[in-house]
Order: sequence, then structure tokens, then C-alpha cells
Amino acid sequence: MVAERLAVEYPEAVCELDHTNAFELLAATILSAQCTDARVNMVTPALFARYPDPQTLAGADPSELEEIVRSTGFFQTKAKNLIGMAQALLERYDGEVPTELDDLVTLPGVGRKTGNVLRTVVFDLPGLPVDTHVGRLSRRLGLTQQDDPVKVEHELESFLPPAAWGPFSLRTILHGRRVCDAKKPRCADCVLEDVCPSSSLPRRRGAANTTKA
DNA sequence: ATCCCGAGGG
DNA sequence: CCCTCTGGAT
Repeated sequence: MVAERLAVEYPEAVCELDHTNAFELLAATILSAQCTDARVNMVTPALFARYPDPQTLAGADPSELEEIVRSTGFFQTKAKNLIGMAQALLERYDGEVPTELDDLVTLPGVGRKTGNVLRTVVFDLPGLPVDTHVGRLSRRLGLTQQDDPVKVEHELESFLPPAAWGPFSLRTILHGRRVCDAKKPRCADCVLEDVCPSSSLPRRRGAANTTKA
């Protein structure tokens, strides 16, 4: 139900982190932690020009890399993770980005959210990235009561078909940014208002639909 | 003051 | 479970 409505509203939801291959998306997604994708897209042109592949990134000078990624926040950690990620790709994966989540999450700076982004965006494999938007909207919509992103991910995956995982995540993120933002959700402009238990709009008793998805 | 496509460590 | 890491936008 909710997933279908979002599909109608955002038919072409895409990942907005600029990239031309899996390695670039991996680096961009590592930088996206607690940072807007627009900000990430401001630094990645210089990043990819200076370090176009795992070989060059693995040998990067930490302070030079820190200056390039500084404006994305957590810059010391992110620079260290980017170098470690590139070294791990060379040492353990022949310089290629792995496709299995269990492999992806062994890379420095890569957790389930980042791994699932890679799977659904560049590998066309099942992956449900649960970021702050997906967690917040899933709770507001009554799709889960969980707070832990891993538990949210598993609960959503239990009633959504694998082919819908990625698109649901991308559309939920778009809806979270445009309409259902953290501070002041615009319920009057929301296509899910009639089925949302958290809607701030007046509504007659019992009008909210309780079925999931 | 609060949030942004989090992850790692204790 | 908690805490820390960080800058930019609103």
C-alpha cells in the first residue's frame, strides 16, 4: 500500500550521489554519513580527479585527502576510512568492489546502509538501505516500531519483495527530504496523509488504514 | 538548537 | 547499550 503509493509519486527515484562506477559510489557513500548528498557532490569531482582508482587512493597522503573531504564533516575518520577501504579492495578483492553484503561490511567505513546502497544502485541486487529518513518515515507510517536501523531493515524486508527493497528506500528518502522532514513534516502536501498514523491533520475517527506496505 | 542517505569502538 | 567523530544548512 505505502510502497505502491510512493512508486506512483516518485516513479524515477534515483541515487543522487554523483558517480560513474562502483568505486566512486563507494567513496561517495562513505562520505555521505551525517552529510547531505549535495555537499558530497561538491567534493567528489576533486576527489575522483585526484584518486581515480583504488591504487591511487590507497597511497593517498592523509592530510591532502583530509583537505579534500573536510567540508563533509568527520573528515579525519572519513579520510582514514577511504584509504583503508582502497587498501582492503587491493589486498582482499583484487581491486574490485565486492557485491555480497558480508564482504562489503568488512571494508573500513562501510556498514549495512552503505553496503546496501552499493547493492541496489550499482549491482542491481536486493538491498534495503536504512538511513535516518527510512527509519523516521517507517516509524511515522507505522511500518515498524523499531529504532535500531538493522531491525527496521529486517522488518521492512519481511513484507516487501526483494525487488522492491531498493526502490522503496530511494523513494522514502526522497519523500523524507521533500515532504516528511524531521523537524516540520508537511502533512498537508503528503500523498500518504490518509494512511499515516502520525498525520497532524484532523481526520475522522478510524479513517487511518492499518495494513502495511 | 537540530538535523543531514553512519560507522566504529567501548 | 552508549559514546565519539565533524562541518554545513536551516
